[in-house]
Order: sequence, then structure tokens, then C-alpha cells
Amino acid sequence: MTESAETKRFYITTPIYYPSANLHIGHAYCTVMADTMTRYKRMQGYETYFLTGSDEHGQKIERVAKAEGVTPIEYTDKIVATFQALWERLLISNDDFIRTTQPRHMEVVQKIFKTIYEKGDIYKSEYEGHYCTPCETFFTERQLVDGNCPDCGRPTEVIKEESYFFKMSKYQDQLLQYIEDHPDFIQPVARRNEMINFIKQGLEDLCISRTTFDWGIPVPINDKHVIYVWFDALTNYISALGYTTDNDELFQKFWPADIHLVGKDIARFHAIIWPCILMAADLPLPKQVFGHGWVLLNSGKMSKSKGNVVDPNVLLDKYGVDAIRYFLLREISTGSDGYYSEEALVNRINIDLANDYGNLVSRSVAMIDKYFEGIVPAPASSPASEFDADLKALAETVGNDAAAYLEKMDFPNALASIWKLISRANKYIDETAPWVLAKDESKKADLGTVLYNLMECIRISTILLTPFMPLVPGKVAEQTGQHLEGRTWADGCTWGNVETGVKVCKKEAIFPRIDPKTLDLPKEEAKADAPVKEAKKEAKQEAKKEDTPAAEGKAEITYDDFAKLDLRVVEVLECSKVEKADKLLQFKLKMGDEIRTVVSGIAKFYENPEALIGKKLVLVANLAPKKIRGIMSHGMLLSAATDDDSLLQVLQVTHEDIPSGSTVC
RNA sequence: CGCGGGAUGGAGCAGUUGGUAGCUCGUCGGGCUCAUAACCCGAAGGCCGGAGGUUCGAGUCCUUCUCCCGCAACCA
Repeated sequence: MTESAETKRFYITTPIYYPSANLHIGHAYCTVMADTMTRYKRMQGYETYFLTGSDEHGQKIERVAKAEGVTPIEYTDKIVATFQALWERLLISNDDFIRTTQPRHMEVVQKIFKTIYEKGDIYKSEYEGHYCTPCETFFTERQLVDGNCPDCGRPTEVIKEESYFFKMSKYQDQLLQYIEDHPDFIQPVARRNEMINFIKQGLEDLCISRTTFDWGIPVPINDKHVIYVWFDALTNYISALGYTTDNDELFQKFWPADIHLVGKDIARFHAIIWPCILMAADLPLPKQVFGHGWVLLNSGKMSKSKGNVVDPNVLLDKYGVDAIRYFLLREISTGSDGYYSEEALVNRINIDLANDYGNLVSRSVAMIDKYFEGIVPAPASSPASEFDADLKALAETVGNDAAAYLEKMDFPNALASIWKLISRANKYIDETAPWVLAKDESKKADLGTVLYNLMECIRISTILLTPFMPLVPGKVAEQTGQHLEGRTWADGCTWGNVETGVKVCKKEAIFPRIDPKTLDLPKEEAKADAPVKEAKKEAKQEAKKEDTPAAEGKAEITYDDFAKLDLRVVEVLECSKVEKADKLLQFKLKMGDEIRTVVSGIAKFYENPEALIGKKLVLVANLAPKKIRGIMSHGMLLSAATDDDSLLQVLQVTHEDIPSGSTVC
């Protein structure tokens, strides 16, 4: 790039988080990465823009708010305030915080919807729907069997149901071409391959409107519909820049984004749907979508009942913002999943921050205090030892090394390269043995050089650490008398800029050691290694559960609500695995005179489905039929399961004489 | 055979176009005393998931198998 310093710009975004629950350490991880990247780019002289926000529409929010007896906006106002408070505590330097409920956003979404609609890429679907009324399902021409419903065999009728569709299929080839032409567009590579493969399987047009709930942005041309949350949410990346408004200066300046940093689970929305929307709107695509990994727990799954939910606020209280940020950035290799445990966190704090870095500052300052009355000495013209050149050479390269890693979002290695200098400096102390030099008055100049060099290593490494740990430079500055705040990256790449003659000031340790014994870790954690895989599974299940906020504490219902359920005893006539489905069992059930087909996702608990034949089970008989994996399921079998789904048993009626069809109440 | 990613000393990970297996932590032994019981040096510990193959030579390429993980399709 031949752009001048003035035109270097950098726009990075995090996902806009969904306020159906409080944020956890994983959200903090993502946002901290984006912040670190932004701070780094700022130090490199870029004009940066860093956006985060909240995604507040959708059925789930509507439902949660209702359960709490408040309006959706009252509900999200409250949660979003906690988001913002957390970002403040984590020293997140975002330039804006967009909420999808803000008029500035909603207007833009509607405009874009309209533009694409007028272009012809959004259409109202009117499948000459072959609708089976009893089954409440639409079928395509091809699915029909002899012109009848493939499930029940009854004749279907043609009905139109309204829905708006986005012609995503139209952009399939164009997108594929773009991805192939831009190797960096989707990172890391594993994710890229995944996306390419997904697209090659064929993109279908995307249904982008809903009529089943109201909490969303109305479709501009038809207010019976609200816009699909993803269409709504993705647009935040440009609505926040004022796209389509009178003041679109930011948009002109910063779009296309340099990086959309997202979790791997939503990479597809960003790498496929979003680019298609942009192409339809004739806008340039973001330069990169980076799908980072997840923070998993190896201390058992996160759950309130176990009392081990990782709330970033608690960690901040306990360990401070710099340590938390350091841990997340150092421990988890970008792009892969990483593990969080308090033990690992304390380990990092003690070894890297306290022993290596903090202690380097302490011992250097202490020696200047002791040998030079606290005044930073000037170096002698000749080296103090054969090790000086080596130290200097390394110090002059770490800035570039770290930068190269940062450009790839490789935070762990960027930090590791800075730590090379910190380690080298500690070793240098041993090599030069200042306490020996101090005993010989003739070596005073050498001693000064040694301490100067140490101060230089501290100065350089501290400046380079600024993006990762924003409070550190200030603290170190207090003790070393050096100006370390507000420095540029280049300041951290040049040797020989220590301010001499200034006074150091020894204070308490920057990163005090934490006694591991003070941690009251769960007993099982002592067993260490074995539970990791187990925990992985649990963490995964837990992650899924987050999507179902109703799980904890359901609202009270009336008897009438309960009476709506038609629970019946049914006898299993047939039971077999559904082909090409891991979790599904297909049942033929006898309920009085009626025979029903029911599909249930319990296959993994019944390796021999035949064993259930003849058993009497409990069925929710009046549940709306639903097609699952191509099979119509008429009802739901009741079963008992543990919270983590590790154990499950379908409920059985053991009394022989209770006939099928009997009611359960 | 849906798609993709993994399997490397006790733990967590690197290993570029094939050429004596590295890093961090932990363990053991030694050194130092400026420092936050910190720091420095050294050692032990790996037939690089199994089996075949290509090659003078494979952790690195090919085939096949086993086991993990993620995504997708389905958990009414």
C-alpha cells in the first residue's frame, strides 16, 4: 500500500451481542481482541473505528421480556446497560455502540430492504403451495406423492402464504468467485474451507420476514411482517456509519470494514448472508471475516447450580482488567477453541506477569534506587558486557515481530515475542551481575550501562504491551519515571530513548503474585486431566442451552393451561432408527383405535429400539404435528432427562391393565 | 461414504516447499541474591493415533483404519 499516513484507516467490528442473558467470558474475549487490535492500529497511526453493540429484536427477546412482565425495550434497556458497563470495565475503546432498536438503525434497515426489493432481489413468495390442512404443512410439487400429501396421503390444496424472500441463490457464484479471489476474506483457513463447501452445496433463497411475532423492524412495504433478525442485525455494520443518511461521512471513510470479528458459530451469517446482502445493495464487501474460537471450560460446565458461572465482572474484581485481558489474549490461540480455568489464569498471572515482567521492573528499579540513588543513569559509551549487543539486537526486532503477528490477529504469538525480550532482560541481569559491579567503584560506568539497558527493555516492552494491557504503561511510568503512555508503536521499536536523570520511584508490585492456595477450586478439579473431554461435551451442551432462556424457572401457569394438554397412554407397535439421522427414533404408536407416527430425538439412549416395542409410554397427543427429517410426527413422547442430557429415560406406564388411549393427568 | 478440523514427551501447543523433533508450564538437579520464595543454567521425559506405501530419507506426501471435535440435517 502506498497510502500516506493520513489515509490509513481501520474499521473493526464485534458481533452485536444478544441481550437474552448476561455476557460471559466468551463475549469478553471477542471484544477484548477487537479492542487490542484497534489500540494497536491506533499506535501504528491508523485512523480507527471500532464498533460494537446489541442485537435486540426477535422472538426470544419478546418472550423473555414477557416472562419478566416488562416490555421488550424495557428489558433490553436493562441488559444493554450491563453490556456497556462491562465494556467500560474492560477498557474497551469502542467508538460507537449501536443498538438495533435505535431509530438510526431501523431506518437504514428499512431503506436497504426497500432498495433491494425495488431492485427485484426481494420478492414476496407465493408458492402455489400444495398445502395439507391436517398436516399444516406446505409441500413442493416434487414432494407430492400421486398429487397427495406425502405424509398422510390425503389430497392437498393450493394456498398462498406470504413471506418475503431474498434472492441469495442469485449471488452464489459471484460470492464463490469473490472468496476464491480473496484468500484472506474468510479467516482462519479452516473456516474458509467450511464456507466454500457450504456454498457449493447450493444456496437457497432466504426467508427474511416473519409474521409470527412483532418485536422487530417492520417490513417497509408491508407492516404485517417484521424483518428477519439476521437481516436486521447484520446491517448494523453500516447503519452505525450513517449509510444512506445525510451524514454518511463515516461510511465514506470506513466502509468496507477491515475486519468483522465473529465467533465461529456465526461465521456463516457473516461470510455468506451478509456479503450477499451487500452485493444486492451494490456495496463493497468487508475485507475480512474472522471466525474466532470459543472459550471452553475445563473445570466442569458453567451452570448456576454448580455455582461456577464465569462472570467477567467477578474476575475483574478479583484480578483486575490487565490480567484478564492478558490471559484471554495469551492463552487462547486465535481461531481455535481455548480453555478457561481459574487455575490457568492464576498461572499466567504468576508466571508471566508477576515473575517475568513485574519482577523485572521491580528488580531494575530497586537497583537504580540502591546503586544510583534512584536516578536513571546514562549509558557509558562502551558496552558493559559482551551481552549488550545481543540484548539490543533483540529489543530492536520484537516490535516488528509482534506487529507481524498482530496483523494476523495472532495475539498469543505477539505476546510471546514481547516476552522474549522480557526473558532476555532477566537473563541479562544474571549475565552482567550488577551486584558484583556495584562492589567495584571502577565498574560504576558499566553498572550504569547495564541499568540503562534494562530500563530500555522495560520501556520498549511496556510500550508494546499497551494495546493488550492499557493500564500497565501508566503504572510502570510511575515507577520508572519514563513517559510510557500515549506512545506510538514506533516508539517501541527504537533503542536508545530512555530518559536519563529522572527519578525512579519504587512502589508496590505491578502484578503481585497470587497464592494458588487461596483459590478454593472445586474438589473435582484436583483430578485434573481426565475430565477434560467430558467437560468439553458439557460446555458444548451448555452453550446450546444458552439459546433457551426459558430453561430456568418457567413461569407459573393456571390449571386451565395445564388442561390444554392431551396426555395419553400409547403402546409401541414399531420402533426403529430414522435413517441418516443420529438422534431420531421413529415410532408407530397405538392410542386406543388410532395409530400414530411419532418421531423422537432419543436415539442415543436406545441402542436397541426394538426393546421398546410393546411398552406403554406417555404421549402429548394434541401437539401440533411437525415434520422432522421428512417424517410427520404427531405428538411428543414424554421422557425424563438430566440437565446435561447425559441420561434420559422415556416415561413408561408399567401397569399392564391400563389400556392404550387412556388419559394421563 | 454430508462438510470441515484434530490426534506430537505429564499438561497445553509449534512444526514452513519432506533432511538429525521444538516452545511454554510441570518434574528433577545446580547457580545467584538485585528482585514479587522471584531470576539464571542444566537434565530427564516422545517408536510424532494404528497399518501399509512413495523416497536415499516422512511428524511433514499417498492409501486405509481407529478415536475425538466443530458445522449442517434432523432433538415437539
